[in-house]
Amino acid sequence: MTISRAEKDLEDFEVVFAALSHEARRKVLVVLLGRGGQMTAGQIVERFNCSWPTMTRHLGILEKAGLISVEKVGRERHYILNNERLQRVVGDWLNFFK
Amino acid sequence: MTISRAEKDLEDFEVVFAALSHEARRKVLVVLLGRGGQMTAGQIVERFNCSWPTMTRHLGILEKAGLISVEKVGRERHYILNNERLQRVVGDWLNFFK
DNA sequence: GCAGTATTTAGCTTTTATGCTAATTAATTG
DNA sequence: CAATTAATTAGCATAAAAGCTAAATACTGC
Repeated sequence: MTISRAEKDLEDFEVVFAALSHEARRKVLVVLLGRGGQMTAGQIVERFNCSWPTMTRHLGILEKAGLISVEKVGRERHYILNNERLQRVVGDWLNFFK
Repeated sequence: MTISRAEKDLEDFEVVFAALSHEARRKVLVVLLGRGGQMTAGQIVERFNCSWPTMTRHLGILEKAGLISVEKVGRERHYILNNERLQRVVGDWLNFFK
């Protein structure tokens, strides 16, 4: 059974809008943007007043939504903003209403 | 204590993205759009397979987010899509990343 | 004002999300 | 290789969201 284009879009909307529903996760994207689109987990978590495991989960949700990517660098994890996908998924959805 | 522009925007993002996080609520907006932007509660609920009280709650969340408005017409409630606000709030947020 | 229609409100249950601490993994350094 | 640092995973508690049925409200038409 193949997945149609429209079905994949719906799944994209689902996972992206779910990720964007939490203030901390929206703020992570903003913080990443402000820092040039790339930061370590530690640099991110120190700007929030939640525990590290809580941030790890938020980052995981953003990653599954495709809004950020991770790269292992030694014992650090570098999180990267996927701005194109953010613009494309949310932009496409919004344009549908125009 | 007055509320700054930025604070009001943050509150808008909060309530709008929370409203958009549920598939049924996003679909309500699409259905409203397809029907010219205005439908009664009954016309909306018959297109979904959830109970009427459940839909009433979804509509209330969309209304509090400002994404739809209600008008009482006799014993009916006409729900109206607020496309301008949808475009403005989500569009502004998205443009911040450009 | 009684019967019927449109819709919401109340109240409850189940599911999902969020947050924490403690334990674990993995890489680095002395 | 022991200690330290960076980060995740496990496991649990609480809060919030979502769903339902039953009851209530409000308007319409006879």
